[in-house]
Amino acid sequence: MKIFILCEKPSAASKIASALGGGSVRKGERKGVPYYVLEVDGREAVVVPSLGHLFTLKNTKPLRDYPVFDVEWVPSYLADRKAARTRAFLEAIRELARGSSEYVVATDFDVEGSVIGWTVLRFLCGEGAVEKAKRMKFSTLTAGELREAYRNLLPRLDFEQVDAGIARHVLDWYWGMNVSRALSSSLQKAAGSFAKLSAGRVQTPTLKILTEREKEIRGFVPRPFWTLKLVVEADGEELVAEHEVERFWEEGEARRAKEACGEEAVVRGVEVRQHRRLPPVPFDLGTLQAEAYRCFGYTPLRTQQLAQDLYLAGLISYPRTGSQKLPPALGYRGILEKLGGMREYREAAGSLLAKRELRPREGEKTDPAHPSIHPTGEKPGELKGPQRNLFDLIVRRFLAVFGDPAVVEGIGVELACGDQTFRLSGRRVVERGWLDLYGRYAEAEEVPLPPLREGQRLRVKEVRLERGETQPPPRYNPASIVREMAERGLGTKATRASILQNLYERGYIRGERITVTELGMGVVEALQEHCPEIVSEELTASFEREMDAIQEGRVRKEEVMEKARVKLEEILRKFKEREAEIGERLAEMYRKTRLAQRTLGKCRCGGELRVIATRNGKRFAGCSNFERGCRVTYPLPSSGTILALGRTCPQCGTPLIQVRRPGGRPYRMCLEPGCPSKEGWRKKEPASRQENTPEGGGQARS
DNA sequence: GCAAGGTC
Repeated sequence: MKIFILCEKPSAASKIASALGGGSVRKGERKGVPYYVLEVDGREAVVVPSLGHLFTLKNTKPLRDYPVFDVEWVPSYLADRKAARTRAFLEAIRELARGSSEYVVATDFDVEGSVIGWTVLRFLCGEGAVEKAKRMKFSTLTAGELREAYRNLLPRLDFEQVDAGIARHVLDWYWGMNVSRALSSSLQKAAGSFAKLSAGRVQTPTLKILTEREKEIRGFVPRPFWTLKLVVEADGEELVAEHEVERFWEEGEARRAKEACGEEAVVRGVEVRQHRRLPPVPFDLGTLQAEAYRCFGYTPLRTQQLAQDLYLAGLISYPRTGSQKLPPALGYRGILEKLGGMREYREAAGSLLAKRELRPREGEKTDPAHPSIHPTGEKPGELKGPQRNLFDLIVRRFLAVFGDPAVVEGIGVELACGDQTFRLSGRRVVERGWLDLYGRYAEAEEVPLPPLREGQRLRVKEVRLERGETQPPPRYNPASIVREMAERGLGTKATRASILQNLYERGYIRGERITVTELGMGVVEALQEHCPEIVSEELTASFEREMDAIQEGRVRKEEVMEKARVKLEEILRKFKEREAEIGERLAEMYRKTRLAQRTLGKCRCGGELRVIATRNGKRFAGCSNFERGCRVTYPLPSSGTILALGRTCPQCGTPLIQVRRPGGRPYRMCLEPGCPSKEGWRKKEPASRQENTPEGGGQARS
């Protein structure tokens, strides 16, 4: 009678099998699902992976009207076409579990892992499996800990975590599905047009953050200020010093300060200060996403996908980690020696291997399941450009964390000119340390300054009075909003990038420097008034409190679910009463957004060029002044989504657009078919490939 | 179809 051991995912199954089975492990495969047969303490066991969640919540009856609270677990592949892969896992598990006498749940020991284990046992392993099952508790997938965890199996499932997890799923479904339906149906009734509108515990507060920034920018009134710069000459070199008052808010004050300056400046003091810059911390997914955006402009979602490719190719460790730790058990030397076998890393790896001790800088964050992202040392074969870039960044980062601190010298010089004080500052790197290991990704911020000594007299060439204006706060970009979400505890490392993507696809936001559309503003406005709970970050926090209470046995999950239901019934009843009014407002915003999406840029007559759909399903760009006689048109590609870039072609002056076809890489082009920029297009790929625009960013569909 | 959460 065999023991059935369920794991969270294939990579975990492989590690758990070899830790428990030693030399007895035989690998099998069923419909592409790997599994392992082995002997543990003289008994036969089969180790089988899940693929994350195999089940999802679905309404039991057709959803004709909201609110809906009757949900059940169904296989994911039945509810979502994109989850088709999970079918093979589900079937493999069902077959391999048959005839087992004991069950062990060895998924991650967290809330979601516990739900994965429970659903699989409950729906695939037959009567009694849930009650019989034991739980393996481990926090790292190392052989020693896994064996120890197996020797000390918990005698039952961790039902407290299971219940907390089920409640989380149900609550998210209740809130998200019902409010989304309320929004969509109000729009549909008012405008007759159907659009997928959505709201959720994570996406709506995220959208709210973006709308707040949008309002700040739209309402920003620039305030003028004046700056004073002193241009002096030292050893034939021109130096620009800044007045100690960074900004004068009154022009007159700045002018008086300027007039008080003499023709000579005197060095009043020189201060040299050295400080150490520690190496960077290892990459967790969020840090990698931020850095890849800084270095290459890749969006968080893109980085996540590229990292996943590198992981599947065996080149890097598991990327969806929250850890900034590098445990010694990884074998630093082994990895460095392998990296040293690659030409581009030979020198850097060699310099580290020459050190007596290898101690990585580490960050605060930990992850129960995985260490930080690091190269395995495997040599890549042919990598495409973006994969190559990301791989190089990950290797360079790994090397850099073992480096010595860099020493940077800051030089501050105070100049007196008349009775006014100016400052010069310089910076130079004294010891490069880890900066060299990090290579082209290190920001070497040198500001050279010639040697100056106290009392030295400098000729003043010019006192420059400049007018400036205060700037609105910057727009978020995909990397910075994902970082903001993480800081506020919204979403998880695995979901943030795709939730942001969702906001683009709904037409709520657009662009790489994120702007919120009228539709996005309208949705937040409507919800703020009629369902403020879902706009607030507090909803996530309250879910967490409820889950804690369930885990500690202070409350039953049924009570939590019932409370949410009562609350939502009241909210949705009121929403429905004012449905017509809400729908009117949303419809207006929706129309504006659609029109903006179709608008590609200016026509040479001064009108607007727009995507026009023809009756036979084709499309072209035409001018809004058609009625007034403008007959300008341009052809458009017949498939794919089209996005205005808000710029014109430097060669022909027509608007630039981005075209994205399913499965293809997005590319840019101008509207003029005869433009010289398109020379050779028939033979080659388009000249400038788009690499870094948020996928799906606010697009017009024909 | 609408969420958020796992996974490849």
